[in-house]
Amino acid sequence: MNSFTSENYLKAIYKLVEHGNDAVSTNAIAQKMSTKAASVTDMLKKLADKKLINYQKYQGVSLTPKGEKAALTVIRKHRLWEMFLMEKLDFKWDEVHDVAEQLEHIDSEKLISQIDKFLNYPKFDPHGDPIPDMNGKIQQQKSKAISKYKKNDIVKITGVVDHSASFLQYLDKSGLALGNEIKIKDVVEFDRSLHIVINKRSTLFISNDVAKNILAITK
Amino acid sequence: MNSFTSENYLKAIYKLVEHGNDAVSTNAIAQKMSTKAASVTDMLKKLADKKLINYQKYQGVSLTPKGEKAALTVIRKHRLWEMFLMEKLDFKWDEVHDVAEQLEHIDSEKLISQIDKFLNYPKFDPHGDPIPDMNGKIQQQKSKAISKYKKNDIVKITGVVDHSASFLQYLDKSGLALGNEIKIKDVVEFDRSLHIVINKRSTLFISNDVAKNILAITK
DNA sequence: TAATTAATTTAGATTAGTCTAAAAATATTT
DNA sequence: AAATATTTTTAGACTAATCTAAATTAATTA
Repeated sequence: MNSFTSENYLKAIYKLVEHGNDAVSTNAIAQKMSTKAASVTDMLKKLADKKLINYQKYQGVSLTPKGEKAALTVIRKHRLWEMFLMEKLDFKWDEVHDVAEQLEHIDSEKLISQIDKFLNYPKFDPHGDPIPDMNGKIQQQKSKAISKYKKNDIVKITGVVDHSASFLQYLDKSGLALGNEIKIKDVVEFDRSLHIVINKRSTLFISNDVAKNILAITK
Repeated sequence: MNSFTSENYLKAIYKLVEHGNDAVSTNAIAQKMSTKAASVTDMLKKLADKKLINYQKYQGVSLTPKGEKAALTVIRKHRLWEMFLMEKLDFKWDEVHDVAEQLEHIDSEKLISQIDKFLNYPKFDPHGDPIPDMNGKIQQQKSKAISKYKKNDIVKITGVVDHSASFLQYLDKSGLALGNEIKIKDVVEFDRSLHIVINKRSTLFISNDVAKNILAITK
């Protein structure tokens, strides 16, 4: 079994690789983990010893198949727990992350498969992120940031990029939620801000910064 | 916040105090924790520094009010999680303990109060043990081991003393469960073994060893 | 390409929790 | 009450994870 700490490193590396980067730098990991580069180097050696990552001094790291499987298992657990907290225990979407960070390390195959069943095998979590299945398979959405759509496009919100509580609270307050239908009523040339219509009812102005953090697909 | 390890020590001390002993010995704790006396001494010093236990060298330990509160919080979480696993996720009563040992350390007040609500505020867990409320208050049952009842007594099973998987599996296989009505049909003088009737239907012979581990109240 | 800057690794310490072996205190026996 | 046995504590060491400061390697710039 991997320690909580190892699991967190693997998850961080997975997410850094996922978002572009081919080989991940020590500094990038240190930043994501809120720790120091020296600590990361120490841990990388241990993970390499366990064949969880490919690591050569100064050359950055990537996950081995074994490491990726481990990372995906943690991510699966995290996202299922988030779903459980929202669906069954009335947590709000900005409240689930911290608790799921703890629950994701609970070691019980039966527990997670039963939670999965209890939730009726969801494919996406409350933030629109895909939930890997038992084998680590992910069902990808072909959504993109609403900042990339153009005037008069009608789209459905499928997820967010920024998962911070403050961003999620802002969306709540603005009446934006997963599954909402959005029409791009106008795009301001100058700053790329948007005027949108939510569910054919209310209208809202959002900055380009916000638009870049909301994911959607064409209906 | 107390560490997982500290929480486990506090829980162990609570249980040893609960079952008789006034001041708990280092060795007793070591045995319960499956560790060495030297390790226990080290930890006792730390717990005493944090005012969680009363500790004087060579004199044994007891919990301070603060330590007892902490222990009861862990026990509350453990028992609520056991209940959740059985009621909602179809775990059997011999499967819940190990997972609950992990879940009891998750740190989130909202999580545990929501689980409590979700289960409709149960007062006893799947083994018949009382679940402390938010303030650490426990609703005691006045039950005793069925080995202490006499011929023709009719009682209801309310709990077990031994919580091991093997004992619980034996009870399952014998058709004994919490809430069952039991009639003491006969007591064998020689070895104090019992002949009982379960729910007015089947009969069963049980040894005194087993009888001492089944708790019940008169109907 | 040499010099400078930035990133990474090493060296050496620290903390929490654990251990073994030895010393000290307490309990039990005779 | 002295001798013996048991329990508990101390001393010193180990591991995992972390840190700071110094050294090394790689990348950038002049």
